[in-house]
Order: sequence, then structure tokens, then C-alpha cells
Amino acid sequence: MIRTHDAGALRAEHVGQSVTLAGWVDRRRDHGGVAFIDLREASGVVQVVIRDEAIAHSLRNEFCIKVTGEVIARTPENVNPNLATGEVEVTVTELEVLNAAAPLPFPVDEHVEVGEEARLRHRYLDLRRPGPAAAIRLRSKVNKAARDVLDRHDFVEIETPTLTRSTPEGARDFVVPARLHPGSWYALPQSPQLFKQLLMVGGMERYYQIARCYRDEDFRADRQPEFTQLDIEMSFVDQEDVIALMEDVLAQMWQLIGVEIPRPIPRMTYADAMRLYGSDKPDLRMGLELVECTEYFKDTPFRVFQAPYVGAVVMPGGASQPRRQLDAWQEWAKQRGARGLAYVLVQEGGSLTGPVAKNITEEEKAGLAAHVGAAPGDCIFFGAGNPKSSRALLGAARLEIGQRNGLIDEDAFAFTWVVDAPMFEPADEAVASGDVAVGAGAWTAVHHAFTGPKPEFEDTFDTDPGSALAYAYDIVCNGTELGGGSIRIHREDIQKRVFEVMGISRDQAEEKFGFLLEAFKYGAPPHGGIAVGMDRIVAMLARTESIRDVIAFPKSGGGFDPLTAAPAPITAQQRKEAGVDAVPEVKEPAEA
RNA sequence: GGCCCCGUAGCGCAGUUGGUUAGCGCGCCGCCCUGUCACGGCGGAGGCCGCGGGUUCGAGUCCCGUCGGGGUCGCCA
Repeated sequence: MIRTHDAGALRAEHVGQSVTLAGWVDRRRDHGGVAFIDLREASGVVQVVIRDEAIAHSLRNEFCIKVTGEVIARTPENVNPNLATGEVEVTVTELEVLNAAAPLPFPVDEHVEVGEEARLRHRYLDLRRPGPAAAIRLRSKVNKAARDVLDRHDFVEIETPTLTRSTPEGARDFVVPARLHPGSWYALPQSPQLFKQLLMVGGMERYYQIARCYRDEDFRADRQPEFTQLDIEMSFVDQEDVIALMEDVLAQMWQLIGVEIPRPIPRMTYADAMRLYGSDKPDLRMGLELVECTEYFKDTPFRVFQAPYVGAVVMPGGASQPRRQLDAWQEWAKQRGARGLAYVLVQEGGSLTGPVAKNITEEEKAGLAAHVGAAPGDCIFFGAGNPKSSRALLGAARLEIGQRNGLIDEDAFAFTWVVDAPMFEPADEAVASGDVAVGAGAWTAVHHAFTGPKPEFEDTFDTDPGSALAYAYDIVCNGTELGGGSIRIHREDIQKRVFEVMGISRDQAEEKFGFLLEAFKYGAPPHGGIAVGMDRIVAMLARTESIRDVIAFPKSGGGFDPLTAAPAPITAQQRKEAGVDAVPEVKEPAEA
């Protein structure tokens, strides 16, 4: 090593020692005659004193330097309590500039706010700053925490291909031309789903991988085209085993930030989550549950409430909102594709006002506040129509209210398992909500086609698809889905019946994942697993809004890498070799 | 793909009702400074106001388009 000591580790006990340090000029204070340099490296910062003006004068921020000198104690009035190394300093006897630095595109300074675009374009400079560096270092610790737990449970870490076949998961694939097979393409995996199931058939029994996954979809703050999952699969297990293991992993991860996750993590059925929170990933850092009003308004003269579902959510103190703000709520709802957001204001005297109040009966008015749990001064928002979309709207309103009213405890971590999701949803509903139905049937899988039915629905899931519950579980924290998994189908006969419900023909199934179906013929063990999003988990642990902060080199909008400027055009020669423009031989039309 | 917000010096921002020479802080360059620690002082350089069009006597400012960024809905089992 060029250095003898870590700069950030120097303490009073090192006084008198001669040390050699190497790092960067974090800051310089040149008094002409004596100059102070804050030397920064991975371990921290220490003050270096230079008494040779000729040397000090030419130094600039972010020069990479090597210094040799003596550790001396600072006089009491010169001690800097803000610095871990503040009791000592190093007087330089020798200084070598290992590499000068050009003027910086932005200050490498934790006190200066820098735009994300500039930071990402020079991410290597951004990472010299304490905040960004800490996030990446935390991520490494989170990975290790997971590996430690899984290693204790005798898991095998196995890598699966990133050049693979397009799989039937929901998202768009990234594709890679195959030079040796012009016109044919690899796909980058959306997840290692199929491979991990094959590993179970292969008798590995306990697999895990910190796996990169690729999905060619549009962006969000918590989404990147490539992201990382902690992917787990186990044989001979049921739901309880997977959940218990995952709780172990999560507990170990959260311990890194000194948070003890209360265990067991509570569970909620999918039905309850939808009914009470209008979401399959409820934010349980606050109450404010939705209230069913369908029955309450069953004889209402108000046409809007003559609907298959009527629900309400209360905004505490919302009755005093000015008209302008209530109008803004209508806009807010419209932006979500709703017609509007009906409301009733509960005045201080208990009387109900607002447009809706005029349309409902005296009797309905009389009991309404009590039914929805509203107090004088509150505002009641209503959603009416089909249950799914109405609940979604109310659920979104609930979160919006929580945010505006400051009801959310920002320091809390509210975990829950959401279990007992339906296996299928009607395909027309999926189509209506913009989903592309997988298969041509009347039903489409809520999770994926390999998720098994809960044992009690094994016989009936195909005769009554609407009521069948999936053997699946999602882990949710603070309104974010961290991940999910299921007990898989391992029997060919059940798998065939699932495909039938979904309207996937034998040929289509064969074409898409025949290799998996074949594997299941050879004594496939019962198995199940889970995958959690590491980017979201680390972002949560780092208490940052965006997963970009916990990815070393993230992409910006449109999948653009601000640092390398990828994606970029390729040469005509590359095109030719890659076979991008090869026209496939016409055999039969590819399936939909 | 829809909607909202933002593009002004290397960085972070201000810029009035459309008005004459576009400012501030940090950074940068030069000089000075022997105990600072987000050191300090003096001086200086640095602008296609994202880009293209339009309105106007006059546009950083208003209008249209476009590009880039962020958010959101769609989409993401």
C-alpha cells in the first residue's frame, strides 16, 4: 500500500508516529506561510498542516496526493470536535501530487446542492461525496446481510443466464441479436423465474441469487430498466417456510440501520387490503381506512350512489377546505381517470353540506357521519362504481390525505404480508384496465402462470376461477411492494388446467416454455420461493426517495445513461454482423 | 402515449407589467494572508438565457413547436 495508515483512523494514540497517507484534497485553507489541507479518503478526513508555502500554493481541490508527516496533538483550542480525527493533525514533511485535478464540473462538497443530471454525468465525482458514497456502501452491507442469512440456511448461490429466451412474464423484453443465428434473438431475463424452478427440478433444493433483471418499460422514481432482485427458491416447502426465511433476511437487513422489525410480520388478506386500503400494497403507517357504504346507500335516490360499490374515506379537518381546494380534488381525481370525487362536508354543528348532501335522503344524512366515522369539521370523500377502480381511487385519496395532513410517521417501517390474492382476474377487467391479457381465455393470472392454487382450491380453480386463491404472498412496507412469491405448480396436470383457464393452447405453452413443462415430467419436487427488489430495499434503508441514489451508475429518463451516453448508434459493420436486419424465414406466424 | 413542473455563467439560483448594460452565492484565475477547519481580504475572467419558429418598435420574459430532465397516470405478472 502507498499509505501506512487510514487518514480517518488517526487518533490521539497515534501522536508522535510518522505516517504516510494518500487521498484527495477535500478542502484547503491557505494562510500564506501555513496552510491546512483536509485530506479525504474512504476512511474519513484528517487535517494536514503544510508550512512550505511553495508546496501548498499549487494544491487545488480534488488533487490526489500522498503525504508523509508526523501525527501531532492539536492544542486544546484548536481541537475540532466535528471531526473524528479532530484531536490530531499531521504536519507534512513530504508531499507528492499523485495526480492533479482539472477544475471540477461541480463542487465535491456535501454542503452544496447539485442537480441530479450533473451528478450522474460525473457520477465518479458524486461518489466522492459522503452521502452518495454511504448509500453505495450500505448497499454492499445489505447484500452481505442477505448472503449471511441464506448461507446459514445452507442456500446455494447460483448464477443463471442473462442471454436467454423471451419468457412469458408481463413486461416487454430487451432483446439481443444473435450473430450466429441471424434473425433470432436472445432476450435479457425479466427475472430468473424459470431457471430457478429448473434448479429445483435439478435438486439444488435451496437456491438464491442477487440477480440483475431487465424490463423494457417506462420509468418511475422507483424503476430502472435494469434492477436487482434477491431471488430465492426452495424445495419441499410451504408458504410458512418461505415467509419465515424472508423475515429472517429482512430482519438482518434492517438491523443495519438499527431497526428491529417486530416479528412475526403481520399478515393481511388481499381482500382486506383492497377493502380497507384500496390497494394491494397498503401503507400502514397510518389508519384512515376506507368505509364500505354500498349497503348503507342501497335504497338511495342519488343516482351516482346506485352502484355496485360505494365507499368512503374521511379527511380529518377537511370541511374547512376552501372551495378552490375542493375543486382541486376533482381535478386530482380526473387525472386518475375518475369522473370526480364526490364529497360531503360535516360542519361543526353536525349538518352536512356540499353537492352530494342535497341528493341523499334525510335518513341517509342522519346516520352518515357515524357510519363512516367522521367528526364535525371532517370531509367525507366518496367513490362509487365498480369496486376495483372505486377502491383504487379512494385508496389514492387516502394516501393523498395522509400526506397533506401529515398523518404519516416518516420514521416508521410498517411491514405486512399480503396473502390470499386471487389466482385469476377476469380478462376483460384486465383489458379494461389496460392490461394485455396473457392468453386468449376469459381469465388471466394475477401473478404468473406457474403460481399454484392454495391447496383447498386445487380441485375447483378451473371450474370456478373467480373464487380461487393463489398460493402467493407479497411483502409490503410503507406502501411499497418490496417483493413477492408463491408456491409453484409442480404437477403437469395442474399446470395444464391453469393454462386452459387462461386460454393458453397446448401449442402456445409448448412454444413458450415447453422446456419447463418437460422438466416437470421428471419428478419435479414441490417448491416455492420469493424475490424482493434490492434497489427499493436499499433506498428505503438509506431513507432516500429514488432508487437512483442506491445504484452506482443509474440511468435517467428514457433509459439513457448520462455517463456513457448509452444507448448509442452502432456502425453499419456492427449492424451487419449482429444480424439486426435479417429477415426471418417465414414459417408460421409467432403467437400473440 | 396523456398530464404537471423545470431548462439563465462550471454548480446552485434570482430576474418585476415585455424595456435600455442579465444579476447573486459558490466554484474558477491572479495577488495577499502563520492556526484555520464550509478560513478571510482585494482584483478578474466567465452567458447562443436548451434549440427552432412566431407576436412585437423591442422577448430571458408572451405564443407555437421541439429537445433534455424530474414527477405522475397508463404500462411494469
